[in-house]
Amino acid sequence: MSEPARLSRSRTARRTDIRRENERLILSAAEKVFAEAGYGGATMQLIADMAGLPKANLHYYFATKEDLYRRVVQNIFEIWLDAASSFDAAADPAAGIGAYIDAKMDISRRHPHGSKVWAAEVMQGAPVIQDYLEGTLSDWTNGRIAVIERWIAEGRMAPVDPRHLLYMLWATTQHYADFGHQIETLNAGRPLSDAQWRAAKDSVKTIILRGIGAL
Amino acid sequence: MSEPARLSRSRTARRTDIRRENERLILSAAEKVFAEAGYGGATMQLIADMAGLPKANLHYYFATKEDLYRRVVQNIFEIWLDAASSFDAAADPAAGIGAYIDAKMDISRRHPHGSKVWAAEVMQGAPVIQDYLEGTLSDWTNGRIAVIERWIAEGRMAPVDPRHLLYMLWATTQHYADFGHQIETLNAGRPLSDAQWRAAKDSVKTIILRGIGAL
DNA sequence: TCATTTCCTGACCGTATGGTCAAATCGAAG
DNA sequence: CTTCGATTTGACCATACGGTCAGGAAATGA
Repeated sequence: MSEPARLSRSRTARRTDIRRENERLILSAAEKVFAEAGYGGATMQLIADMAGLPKANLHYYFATKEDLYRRVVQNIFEIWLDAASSFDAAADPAAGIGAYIDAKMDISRRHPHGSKVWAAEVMQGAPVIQDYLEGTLSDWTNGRIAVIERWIAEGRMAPVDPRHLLYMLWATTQHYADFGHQIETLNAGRPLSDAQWRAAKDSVKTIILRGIGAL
Repeated sequence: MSEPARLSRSRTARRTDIRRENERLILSAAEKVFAEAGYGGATMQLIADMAGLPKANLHYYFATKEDLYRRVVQNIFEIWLDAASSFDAAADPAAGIGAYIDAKMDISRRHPHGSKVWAAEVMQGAPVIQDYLEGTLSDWTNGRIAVIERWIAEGRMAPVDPRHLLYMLWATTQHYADFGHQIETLNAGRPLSDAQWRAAKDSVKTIILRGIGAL
C-alpha cells in the first residue's frame, strides 16, 4: 500500500515468481513422495495433494511424471557435486577427506529424501541418469583418484586403493540418509540429536582417517 | 531308468516338489523384479513372465503381491542374519570383524537383488519389516555392541562407538550390492572380476580394521 | 479499457494393474 | 479305471493411473 517501489517490483516479477514458486513447491513434494514410495509407487495425485495443487496443475509445469522425476534427480546430483568441492580445497588428506565427510554427512541430514531418490535410481540401474554416471561422476572420480594417489606418493597417507576409499566414503555418509529409518529405529525410535550427529561424524572421520593412516 | 528307488522317491515327492519348485521359481523371479523396479514398479505380469508362468498361477501360490513381497524380504533377512554368526565365532576383533566383512561382501556379490530389495524397503520406512527392525535386528545389534565394548575394555581395539562401527560395516559392504551398477559403470562398464572383489574385500578390511586399531 | 498471454482446474479418456473365477488338466491312491 | 484333491490357466472385472483438454480466471502491457 505504501511501498510503490516494492509493489512495482513485485508486479513485474509476479509472473516468473508464480512459476518459480510453484515449481519449487512441486519439486519439493515430488522429492518426498519419490523417496517414500519409489518412482513406480509414486503417483501424480499424491504429489499434487502434498503440494496442495490440483493434479492437472502439475502437468502444466511438468509435462510428464518422468520429466518431474528427472528434475528431482538432477537437483540432487547438483547438491551432491557441490559437496565435492570441499575435497579439493585442502592439501592434506586429513583436512580434505575430513571436510568431505562433514559435507556429505550434512547433506545426509539436510536432504535425506534426495539421497534416497538417488540411491533408488542407481539401484535400479540408473535408467535416467546413466549419462551422469558415465560423464560428470566418472570425471570427478578420476580427478579425486589422482589427488589421493598424489597424497599416497607424498607419504601423507597409507597406500590404499583410492576407488575403494571413495566407495567407503560414499557408502558410509549416505547410509545415514538412506538407512535413516533403521538408524532411528535402533536409536529408540528417535531421530539423531545434534550431539548424536556430531558423534556420528566424529566416529566416521576417526575410523576412516586412522584407517588410511592420515591421523 | 535303472534306479527304482529314486523313481519311487521322486514319485511320492512329486506333489510337494511341484509346489516347492514353483515357489522357488516365483520367489527368484520376484526378487529380481522387485530389485529392478521397486515394489510399486513391479507388476505381477512381469514377475510371471520372468518365471515363465501365467499370472494367475502366481496368485495360486501367493495370494497377493504384498504376500509375495513379504516372503522375498523375509528370505533376504534370513540370509543376512546367517552372516551375522561369523561375528560371534572369533574372540579377536580382527578375526571377528574381518570374517563378518568377508561374509557380507560375499552376500553382496551373490545376492545383489536381495540386498537391493532390503535397502529399498528400509529407505521407504520399512512398512513391511518394521517388526524385524525392532525385534531381531535390534537384539542382534545390542548383542554385538556388547561384544565390541568388551573388546574395547580388553584393550583389543581402539575405543570407537560400536553403533557407528556397525553402521559403517553395513553401509560399506552392502554398498557393493546396492550401488553395484555405479561401481560397474566406474569400472569401465564391466562387473568386478574375482581379483577385483578380493581387492575390494582387502581394502575394506584393511581400512576398517586399522581404523579401529585392531591391526 | 481492451487484448493477449499465462495460469488454473474439473471432467474426461484409454490403458494397465491386482485380483477373481470357473472350467480344464494332472497326479496319486484305491 | 475311477475318484478326488491339487494344479493350471484364459477370460474377465473393478479400480487407479498418467495424461488430455476445453474453457474460465488472473495477470500484464498498450
